[in-house]
Amino acid sequence: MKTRDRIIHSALALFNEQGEPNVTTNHIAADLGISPGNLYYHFRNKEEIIHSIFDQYALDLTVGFQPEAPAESDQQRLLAYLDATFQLMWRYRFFYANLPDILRRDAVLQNKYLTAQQSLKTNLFAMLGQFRETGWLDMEDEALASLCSTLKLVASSWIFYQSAQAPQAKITPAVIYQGVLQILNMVSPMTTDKGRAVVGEIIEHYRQQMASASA
Amino acid sequence: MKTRDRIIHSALALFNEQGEPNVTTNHIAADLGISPGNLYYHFRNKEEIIHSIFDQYALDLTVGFQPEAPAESDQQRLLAYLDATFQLMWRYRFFYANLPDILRRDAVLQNKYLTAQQSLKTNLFAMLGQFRETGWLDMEDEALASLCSTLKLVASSWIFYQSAQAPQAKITPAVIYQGVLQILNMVSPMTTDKGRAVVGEIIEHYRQQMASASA
Amino acid sequence: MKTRDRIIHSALALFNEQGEPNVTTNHIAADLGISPGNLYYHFRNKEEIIHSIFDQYALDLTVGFQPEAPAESDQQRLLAYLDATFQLMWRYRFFYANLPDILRRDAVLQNKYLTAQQSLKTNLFAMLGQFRETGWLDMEDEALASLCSTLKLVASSWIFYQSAQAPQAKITPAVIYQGVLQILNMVSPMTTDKGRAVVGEIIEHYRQQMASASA
Amino acid sequence: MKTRDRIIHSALALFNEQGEPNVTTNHIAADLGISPGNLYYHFRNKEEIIHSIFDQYALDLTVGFQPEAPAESDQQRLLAYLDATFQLMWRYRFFYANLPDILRRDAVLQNKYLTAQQSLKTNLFAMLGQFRETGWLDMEDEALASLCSTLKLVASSWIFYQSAQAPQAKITPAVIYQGVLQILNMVSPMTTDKGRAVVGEIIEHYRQQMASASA
DNA sequence: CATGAATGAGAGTTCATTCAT
DNA sequence: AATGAATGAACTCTCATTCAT
Repeated sequence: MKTRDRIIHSALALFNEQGEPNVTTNHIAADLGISPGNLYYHFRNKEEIIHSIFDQYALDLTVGFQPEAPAESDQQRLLAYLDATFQLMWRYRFFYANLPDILRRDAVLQNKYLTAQQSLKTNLFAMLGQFRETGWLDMEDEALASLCSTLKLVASSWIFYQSAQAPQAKITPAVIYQGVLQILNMVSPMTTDKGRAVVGEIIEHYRQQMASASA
Repeated sequence: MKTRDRIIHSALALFNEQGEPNVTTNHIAADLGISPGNLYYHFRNKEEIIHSIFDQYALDLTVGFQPEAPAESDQQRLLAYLDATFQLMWRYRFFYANLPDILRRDAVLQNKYLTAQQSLKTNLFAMLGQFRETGWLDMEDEALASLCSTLKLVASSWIFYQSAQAPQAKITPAVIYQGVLQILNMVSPMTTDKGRAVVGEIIEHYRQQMASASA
Repeated sequence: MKTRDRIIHSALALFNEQGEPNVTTNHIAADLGISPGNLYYHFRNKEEIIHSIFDQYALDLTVGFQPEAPAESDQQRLLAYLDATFQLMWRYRFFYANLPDILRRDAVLQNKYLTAQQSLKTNLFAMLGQFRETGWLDMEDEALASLCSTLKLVASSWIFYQSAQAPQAKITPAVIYQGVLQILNMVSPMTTDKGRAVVGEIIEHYRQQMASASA
Repeated sequence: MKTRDRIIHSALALFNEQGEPNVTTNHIAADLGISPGNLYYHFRNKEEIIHSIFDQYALDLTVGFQPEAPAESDQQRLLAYLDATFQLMWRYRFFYANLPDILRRDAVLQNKYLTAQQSLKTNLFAMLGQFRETGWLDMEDEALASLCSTLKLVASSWIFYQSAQAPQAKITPAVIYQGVLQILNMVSPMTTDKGRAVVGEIIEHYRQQMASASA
């Protein structure tokens, strides 16, 4: 791995563990065993590291959410989607815990973020539309849009919300799974009978994941 | 107003405007035209100011949410509750935008926060139960509990979520009203016919509030 | 007791416990339950408190060391002298632990101190001279002067020296008695047979004092 | 000289001149013409500088007091020992003037200090034992131990004691030589005829040193 | 006599960033 | 590419002292 990538990697790990404001550029350099000067050879400043992390996040987002990705079944596709969503959040969790302050000081990042949010919204909407066509959901357009925005809100805020509930802001995989379940519980009341069966299975699947993660 | 209160007041305003990490004790003192020494005469340190702000918040929370508060009608009571919730958030919005980092470094505050969350959950649950009895909601116990926790999550995260969407993390009253509407949209699908009419009226009410706030 | 005296009293106690540089004027006021303004009504500044303490010390010095004080015997007189010396040190022990810095910043106090030292030397010399006449010591003038200055050095430095050896600079009465014994051990080799018996008895006396103080 | 060493050097000089509590880290940095940040690049905090100075002192102590150091004669060895002792004190005199307060706040340093004191005691005792064997001293074991502890006390306290006597706590080399003479005067009465001659010569030597230092 | 709020200089320390090598 | 010493502005906090009441 190139030094530049190692810096991104280490910074991400430290940000996730300790929160971005508590990690100095010297910490990152020390963690890698390189000099601060070297770090600044690869990045103009701390903000640029955050930008790079965000770019990676945005890339993961587009790569992981190809709606035309082939799948064995619609159920499989939903599972893959949920997994992707929350794994992304897990990997970049520091970001969600400090969003307002990070974006406030960086208008460019703010725009990047909004673009990412837009694409997230688009493919979430597409996914839900597909489920309606499959006959799992029975909702009118407006209600679907409303559900969509609520889901996005909950997903985007889950880490933040849970950080505040957990002592020392320690987020574990189990917390992530709990977020998926929360989402599914919100969708469940809108489902048709056929859909309810599918969602029920998926809920059961994540309950087990969560149990094994907690153990 | 006493200096101690002026400090709390000024700190809250600055925190809300610029984010807590970006406001130094010297900024607060300068804002009030007092010496840094004087600020430290009234507060041992910056953390104690945050504590005092939080205590005020917790007080507002208990004062503003008396379930036995007399009201003309259940509808009036719901309106009052929603107003109180989101006005509280508006007043202490900095807090929601920086929760994870603020709580991480202060275990005592973390506990205070969790206590406040608990009481919030309790009275939210009581409120929803009342509506079910009135015949506005038609839900089973489990579904009600799930709705309750979702609503709490959305309410608690609204400011955080919107801070990230808004340039410079500028939160306006219109954003707050939008949050109320979001909540109502989530409750609406669960209502009875009778309930739907009531919620519809309230939604209309907040649409107008929002329109006049934006103008 | 008048406020002024209470201040002196409290300041002395705190200085002894925590070291003069670690005791602020606010600590003293708080200890007495008076306002800092009141403290400054009675004393122009912190230095003046130290001066007053020193004046009290100087007074105790002259009062407690009257060579013409009547005594049952020479032995009694020696005992009284040793007791007085080390009790004085115990009472004003903070002073000995911080002398260089206290005197450096205050030329007036420096002069007062030198005067006190001079009188201490004078009456110590008188005491030793008396013992020589009594036939307890057998020394020539020069040796007597040398012994005298050594004794003064040891007595003056005892607290300082022991502070450095003891964890947290905690000085106890036992440490004081140990100092008396140190002094007596230095005098002992110079004594005549008659003198040795007397000194031996006194040593035994202080050994018991020390044992009971330690218990 | 490396910056780190220059900092130690400058700090030591300033501490000696003005007393450790009166010298700030900014003073040291300014004295060297470096930034405060640079100082903190080399030392985590002020205490660490003091530790480093002490470590150097402890090193000088072990290096300068090799008992097996070859010497032309016992007399030469004694001279070398006395010189080393008091030169060490001169070089680190700030330390002796502020011991109680410096050690009180730093338990680690306290332990280091006690260790150093122990080794000092050991080699002083060895030196005196040697002189007894050479036939310069005629003392029993207990008396020798007592003399030893008195000498250590006097040596350790000399700077402190003299700081209080001298205006502005200004210690000069002449004061140091006077300390050596004080020590010798204390040993002198215990010597045999042979020893007395030797000590007499050494006393004469230091009287001349002192005279030339004063001039 | 007494209060207690207020002052302000300055303490120790941090950290993103630079730059000569 | 990389080092690591160096910068300097800014931060939190302290404390002897003042002053209106």
